[in-house]
Amino acid sequence: MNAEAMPFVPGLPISSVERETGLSKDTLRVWERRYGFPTPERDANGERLYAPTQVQRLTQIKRLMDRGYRPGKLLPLDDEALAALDEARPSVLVTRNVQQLDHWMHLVETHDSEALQRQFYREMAKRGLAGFVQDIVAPLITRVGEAWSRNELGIFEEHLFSQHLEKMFRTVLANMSPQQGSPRVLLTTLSGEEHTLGLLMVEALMVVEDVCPVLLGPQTPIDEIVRAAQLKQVDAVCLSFSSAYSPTLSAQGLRDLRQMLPADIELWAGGYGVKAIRKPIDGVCLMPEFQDLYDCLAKWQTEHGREPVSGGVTRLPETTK
Amino acid sequence: MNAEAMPFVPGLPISSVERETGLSKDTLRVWERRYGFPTPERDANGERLYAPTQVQRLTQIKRLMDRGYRPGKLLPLDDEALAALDEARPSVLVTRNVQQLDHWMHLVETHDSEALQRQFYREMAKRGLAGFVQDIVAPLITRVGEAWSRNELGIFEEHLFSQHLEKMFRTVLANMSPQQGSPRVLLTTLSGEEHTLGLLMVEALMVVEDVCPVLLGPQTPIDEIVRAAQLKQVDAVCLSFSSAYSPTLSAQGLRDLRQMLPADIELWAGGYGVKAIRKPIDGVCLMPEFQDLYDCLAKWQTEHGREPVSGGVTRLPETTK
DNA sequence: TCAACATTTTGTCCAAGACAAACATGAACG
DNA sequence: CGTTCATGTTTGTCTTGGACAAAATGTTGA
Repeated sequence: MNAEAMPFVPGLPISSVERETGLSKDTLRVWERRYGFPTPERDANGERLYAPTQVQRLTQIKRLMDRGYRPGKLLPLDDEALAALDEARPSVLVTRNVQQLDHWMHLVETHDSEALQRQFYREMAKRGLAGFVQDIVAPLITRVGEAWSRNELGIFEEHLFSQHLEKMFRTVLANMSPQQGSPRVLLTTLSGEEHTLGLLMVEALMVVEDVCPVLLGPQTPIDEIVRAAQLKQVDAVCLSFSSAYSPTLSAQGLRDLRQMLPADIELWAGGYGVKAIRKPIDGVCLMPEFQDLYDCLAKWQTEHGREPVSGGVTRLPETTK
Repeated sequence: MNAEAMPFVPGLPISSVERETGLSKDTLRVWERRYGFPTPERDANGERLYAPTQVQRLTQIKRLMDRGYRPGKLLPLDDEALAALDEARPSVLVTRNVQQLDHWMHLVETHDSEALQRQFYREMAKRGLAGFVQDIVAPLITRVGEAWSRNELGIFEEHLFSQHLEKMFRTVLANMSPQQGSPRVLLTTLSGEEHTLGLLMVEALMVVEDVCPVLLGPQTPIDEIVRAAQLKQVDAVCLSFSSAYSPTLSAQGLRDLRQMLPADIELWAGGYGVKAIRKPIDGVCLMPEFQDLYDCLAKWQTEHGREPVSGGVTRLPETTK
């Protein structure tokens, strides 16, 4: 079989590679210049065409970078060395109920949709919503993210898992009326951060605390966040950041927003992504941990002299050893 | 009050403007060169800083471009001329039940969440799921999008509206078991297309047709779409494109995917966004209208010799004049 | 009225250089 | 021994100006 008879795979243009890998065109070009990788072909017009195998390697490198490795170390490596890094277990994760989570992970790996859905509801009934979210859902999301970064799980499994969680949260939330309570809190993310699960978790926790969440969905531009906050007369705006969101952009966005938001509306930032923000930002409350959310709520209630309805903000249940 | 005492608004860097307006850095720079707008200041390092008023104008221009105007006409205009264009009603929209839709639009404009949610369910019970989706939901989404492009509605209202729809669809779908039926169809969107509503509409329509949809959620890279299609053994992959997604990127992405997907798995593309694709793409079924989805399903079923369970694929109910 | 061709418009791509913020490294100090 | 501070390196993003192809528009002819 000669070359012309082969399935025609000329390679992907740089815009497709940007879409697939999440690496900006600028980065792709500067890597080529500095490290000599990737090495795309050129089409008749002199524009880059990336071979599929190189695109695959680029996504692998991106994964490892999200895990903390730096480009300078990764790009000179060959295939075997990269694969070896995938194996390495960095996990500083202090998981509690490890074996139970292992069981859940197995369900995710095998795409056992039905069992997953069924056991979600059972576990929620058992632990209560807050405990379920803190002890099961949040650690599970972290583990799924880690398994993905270790290449044990594909995006496909991760998406399927997210869909089931979203379905569950929305079903549960549909049956609760979140129309009164205080404080009123606007829930959304900045443009570019598309993860919705964090928002749903926070909404669930707030509803049982008699807080009134206003769910806007992800990706609201800052000037619209300001308008929404005023129109809906909220007491605070709560943004969620996943670990995928660049810390630089998070900090920049929070500063941009704080600049435009009226001073009497508080600004809270939660999620795994805020752990990466080192310096505190004036007028912004960073909540890297779940407990910080409860602390924020308690602080607001004492400052505004409202007697919490149900005898004070719930402390999270002590985690079982 | 002197200048120093003013709230310090130096302007936004080009990356923030890209995030807020959706215009690429390249486009922003080339507009400046060609049309003399925008005219950003420079910081100490010679980097662009865009004044908030210019950013506002840029988003307005982007809106009008989505409506069909071209940059060459828009950029030389001044504020009044732009505002005048907002007023103009281009609507080629052949709406049927106009006054009913007007009523719904009013609910969206006034953020009347409760009424919206209640009347959704009432109308669905009245018309049935398929009719409800075709006659109410789809036209409403179009009108909300148009109202937004005419600056009568903010992103905030649009997000709130989307959240209510999503809540409704997920509640309804949660109570139906989509685990068998044929064909099996994978539902997702390409990276960069984040609109989920199209997928949910299609899922709803498919469930009542005894098709088995596999909802993957938005933004799946093409190689993962291929893997998912094989693992879940689907008969077809159905992608959704909103009108916001660039037609160039849609076509490019469909070609990329068709190249990698096994030939025996069909590739369908639906949504408002595919109307903008002029040239047909080899091996891809374009479905700009709802009816096309039914035609695709019917075609599949006759080709595969399966007797449709419920006496053939439903024709959409005739629309009441 | 519609099809084919010519022309303008417009977004994206390229090159190579520059710089600041993030990160790592090592020294000095409590 | 751990912490703070000052260096040095890495790395992503920004810059300019030129180029080109695909899309949209205008023009001609059947």
